[in-house]
Order: sequence, then structure tokens, then C-alpha cells
Amino acid sequence: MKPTVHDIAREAGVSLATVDRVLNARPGVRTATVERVQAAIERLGYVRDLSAANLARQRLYRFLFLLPDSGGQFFTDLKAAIREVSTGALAHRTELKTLLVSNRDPAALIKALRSLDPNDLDGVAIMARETPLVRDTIARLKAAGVAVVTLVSDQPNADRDHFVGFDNVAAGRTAGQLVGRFIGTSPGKVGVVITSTQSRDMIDRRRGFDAILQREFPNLDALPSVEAHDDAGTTERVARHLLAAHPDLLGLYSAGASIAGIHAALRDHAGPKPVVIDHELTPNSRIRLEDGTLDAVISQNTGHLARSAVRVLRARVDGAEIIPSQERIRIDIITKENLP
Amino acid sequence: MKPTVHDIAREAGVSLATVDRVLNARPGVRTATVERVQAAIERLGYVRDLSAANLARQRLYRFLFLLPDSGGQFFTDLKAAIREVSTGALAHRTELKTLLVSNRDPAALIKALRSLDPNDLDGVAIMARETPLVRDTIARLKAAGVAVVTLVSDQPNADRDHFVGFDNVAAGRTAGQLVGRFIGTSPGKVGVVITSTQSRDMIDRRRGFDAILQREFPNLDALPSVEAHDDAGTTERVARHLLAAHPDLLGLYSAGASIAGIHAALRDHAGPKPVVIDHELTPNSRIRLEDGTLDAVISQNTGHLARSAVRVLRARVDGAEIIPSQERIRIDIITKENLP
DNA sequence: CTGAAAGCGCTTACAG
DNA sequence: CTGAAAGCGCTTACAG
Repeated sequence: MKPTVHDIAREAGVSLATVDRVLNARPGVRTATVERVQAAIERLGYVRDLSAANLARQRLYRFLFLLPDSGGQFFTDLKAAIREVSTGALAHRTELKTLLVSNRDPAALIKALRSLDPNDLDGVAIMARETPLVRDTIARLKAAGVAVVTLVSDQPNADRDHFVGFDNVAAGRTAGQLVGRFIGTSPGKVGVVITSTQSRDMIDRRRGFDAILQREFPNLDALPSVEAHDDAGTTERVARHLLAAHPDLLGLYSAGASIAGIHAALRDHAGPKPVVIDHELTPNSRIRLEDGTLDAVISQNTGHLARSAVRVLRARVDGAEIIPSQERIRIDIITKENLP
Repeated sequence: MKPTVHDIAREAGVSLATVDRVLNARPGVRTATVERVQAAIERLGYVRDLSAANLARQRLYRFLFLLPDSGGQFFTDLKAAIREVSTGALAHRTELKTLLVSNRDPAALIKALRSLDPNDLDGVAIMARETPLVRDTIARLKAAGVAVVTLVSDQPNADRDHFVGFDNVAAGRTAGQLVGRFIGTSPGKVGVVITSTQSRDMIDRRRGFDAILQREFPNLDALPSVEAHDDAGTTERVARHLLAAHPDLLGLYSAGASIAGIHAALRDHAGPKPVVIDHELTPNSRIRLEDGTLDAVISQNTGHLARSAVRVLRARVDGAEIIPSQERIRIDIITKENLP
């Protein structure tokens, strides 16, 4: 039988309360007693039952996800994943709320950030553009003892506890490599469409993409990034322009654009179809993989993102360690054949 | 506050014991009472606290992993993943054992299978070749109330509860597609190395591989499978033979071979390096991705395999439902750039 | 600085 | 067919 607090108490000749104090590193125990209890723990190979502890503690973890109120399917999926987590085993004694904030309206973001009250919050997962205001809010929350993780797009200069998302530079490299290998040795141009030059994730992806193209695919020439603000109409317009301006456009890296827009632009394109790589698997991009518009999608699993954010926040609140390998978000390469 | 059994009892005007009986669908409760309790559950929106239930129940899940005693690194990783699960939150009240069986020695397998006693086992995850003996053992265990899942390589004709592993046909298609796209339009041959023609996973992978090559890459000609029995020396020999016999060998699909053997054969190969796709990410294949020997690895995450097996076995023992989307093992495409 | 007792949400004999 | 009481492994006031 696994030893319990009772066994430790007996072995150390103390009461349950004292065992508990030592177990939770609470003050007010004589050093000699602490040592006696710790020796007993060692001797008996005790490992505490965390869920019994949480039960007794009546601990409630109150976490908030702050996400952009984008119409994009990725966010729909992410919200669904958060909902799924909140019904699963991981969500034991965990209350998950989601706050959506327009990413067009700075006033809304200010209002939302101000509304975050450390008193009814144990942790926050935040996905927002990198601005001083966000950085200050993170600092304020942290100072008040709230755990904070950044999600998908990091805020490296802010005082967040952890970044939950894949390495966007490596994701950009992965995209570059696939574009290069799928194109082969023909010389030509590659277009890059992003949401905004202000987004950290876009900057990072572009950086990785360029590094690979320069190093491994000298036959390809990457064009300057064009912004499309995650809007289908804008995406279609800029994509059409790229196709028209560069008859030798062999590839298109959509680092953060609407696949619907790309598809619309390509539909009546006369020349040979460029290799197209997109980000984030959604119902829509799934269709475009299947019909051949998209050659591959570089994706991060929304379920992993949501679960990892909750696990990390919880560990932070508990003062526990995380298992880094488990929290590393993978860069998924998805093609028509390994569609999940 | 979330309602508890006490609330249900009060609301329905019954005792805790009766609530418990209804909750766990135990017999010996009048239909009228059952209905009263169920109405209360509905009305209050009760959801039971599974970990409190397990605590009270003192439930211990005793699971066994039966794996081939192969020296392969994939198994080392898988064993490590199982060990990791047994220390994590998932392993709450779960005892995980691993039994390694030589896959060269049929007598050892017989002995191992006979040794499985339903009395000290709640669930088994089994990875073995598809033989009548294995099928019978699964039937015997199932009949005795033990939950059984197959792992990595399925036994579709056996009475297992679930298969934990990716779809090997789709994995083969994925490999075929990458070989085809990486090679491009040049005409040539592609070699295929497998462990054994008797392994279900190998058969499935080959099937998927051929389907894609025939459909999408008419420039490529897939050679008959050669067996290498997961042995480095044998792999090197057959790979050398393929290279020597086919000067136009543009690709090599190692559906189940030693990457060390492939690497050895390629090292002093004079001609242009064929595109090489392998299975399962290991410390060794990682090195070969980095040095360019391997172009991509098709992998299933050992952590997911181990966790999924435990979750599914547990659900089976509890008579609970699984979330299929969560238990689907992904086909990971890993290249030098998205190496985790 | 330390301990006895009650309680977290559930289940399990045992009694009736 | 139903219920009162004890207990799972831990924590929490409260008292001393």
C-alpha cells in the first residue's frame, strides 16, 4: 500500500497537521521537527495525492483567456478547445472564462485590460499584439500574484511566466523549407502575406522563412511582406496583385492571411498554380488541402494550446514545476494525406 | 457552488446511499425513486467529481503494457513515455507495468501471454504480431473482463476494445506523397524496406504508399518490399543491394528499418543521394535529419500513445465514453526544421 | 510551535 | 428497497 499522511505522522511521531505543514512548506514548525517529518517521508517513499489535496483544499482555479475577437476559424477552434478543456479531467476545480476583444479597436482592449481584477483571477492566458499597455497590464497582474502566460503570439519583453505556442521562427523555417522543396530547382519568386507588420508572430515567421530561403534555396527570391489584416477581401486583392506583378511567382507563403482570399485569387489564375503554404488548420483550410489549393498547412493544435495553458497556469499557481517537454507546442505539418 | 451528492439527496428526499446507487446505476432501487433522483440531478445540473469518487472507491487501475523486447530506440522512448505517464496526473490510482517479450522467440511470447492473469489485471495494452495465439489471448482476457487495446500495430480481427496508434495506411500515403513531392518529376525507382511481411503495420503502410505513388507519381516505380527485421546489419545489406541494383533509385522508404543501417549504406554511396523517409522519431533519426541523410520522419508521439492507451483503458474499465478526437493519434511529419 | 477534530465529495459495508 | 455512519487522503480553522 502506498503510504499516506497518517503513516508519515505515525512514523515521525507528530500529528497530521504538522505533516501537512511540512508537506506544504508552511512556516511555524521547528527545524528539528521538519527534519523528522522529512526523514519519515523519505523513508516511506511518500508521494502526496494531489487530487485528495485539492479536494480537501476546495481549491478553485479561476483562469481567463483573453483572445482577439477575430472572425477567423482558428479562434473558433481555439474557443472550442478551451470549452472542451473546461469539461475534461484537466478542468477539475478549474473555472475557465474567455474574454474576446476586438483587435481593431484599441479602446476596447484598454477597457478589457483595465477590467482584469486580480481579486477574482488566479491566472490569465493572453493573446494580444505587443504594446506597452499589454506589457504594463501583465506587470500589474503579476505583481498582484496572478499567473500570466502569453498564447500563440509572445510578449518577450513582458514579465509573463511562460509562452504557450510554437516557436514562430522555426515555423517560418518549416514553411520556407516546404516551399523550397516542393518547388524544386526552378528559379522564381515567392510572395509572403502577413496580417500585420506589428505582430510578433508574423515578424518571427518571416525571419525564419527568409533564413531558410537564403541558405538553402538560392533559386528563390522572397518578395517583401504584404499586409492583409486577416481579411478575405484584402487578401484576395493583394494575392491577385502578386500574381499579376510576378509571372514567375512559384510560391506563396500565407503567414497569416485568409485562405478564402487566397483561394479566390487563385481560382481564375491563368498561369501554373504556385506552391501555397498556410498557417493553422481550420475547416476551411482542410477543404483547400483536399482540393489542392493548399500544399501544406503549418499548424499548432488548439487542443494542446488550451491544455498546455491550463496546465502551466495551474502549476504556476501551485508553485509546481512544469514538464518542459510536455509543454512544448509542436509545429505540425499537415498535408492532404495526414489530415487528422 | 457546484451541487454535490448532498444537494441531490436533499432535493430528491433520499439518502446519500440511494443517490450513489442511482449515480452508478446499481440495482436495488425502485423505479420511482430512480426517477426522482434523476430529476434532481437534471434540475441541479449535477456533474460528479470523478476524483473524489475514485478516492472514496480506493480504486486501483492495474494496467500492463506488453511490448516487443526490441533494441529499437522507438521502444526505449515508448517505455520512457510509459514511465512518465505513471508519475503524472493521469496515473492517479493507476499502476502501470511493462512486460517485454522477445519478438524472435515464439515460445517466450506464448509463455508471456499465458502468464497474463485476469485476476490481477484491469487492462492490457498489447503490441505484438498478428497471430492466432495473440487473438485467442485477447479473447480470453476480454471474456474475463479485462480491457484490451492494441498498440501501434492493430489486430483488427481480434476482439480488442480499441486500437491506439495512427492509421498506418494513411501514414504510408503520407510517406509516398513526401517521397513523390521531394523527388519532383524525374523518372526513377523507389525502394521500400520493411521489418517483416507478417506485420500488419508494414502491410498497411506499404498499401498506402503504393496507392499514392500509382495515383500521383507515375514517374516513380516502387520496387517490391525487402525485409530487414529491424536489424542494422541486415538493413545495411539490403539497402546496399538496392542502391547497386538500381542506379536510378531516387527514393527510399524505410517503413520499418534501422536508420543506422540505411545511413551506413548511404555513407559511401557514389551516386546522388536518394530521398529517404523513415518512421518514428528517435535520438538516432534526429541526428540523421540534421545531417541530411533523412529528408523526413513519419512519427507517432510516444507520449500520446502511452497517455491515450491509459485513458482508453481507464474509460473502458469505468464504462465511460472516450472522446474520439482526443484519442486519434496524429501522423507527425518531422523534418530538420520542425524537429521538436 | 503543535494537535484534535471536522470536512472536501464521494462510496461502502452494514443494518433494517 | 433504503439509510446512517465511517472512511478514502488530504487540509483547515481553532485551541492550546
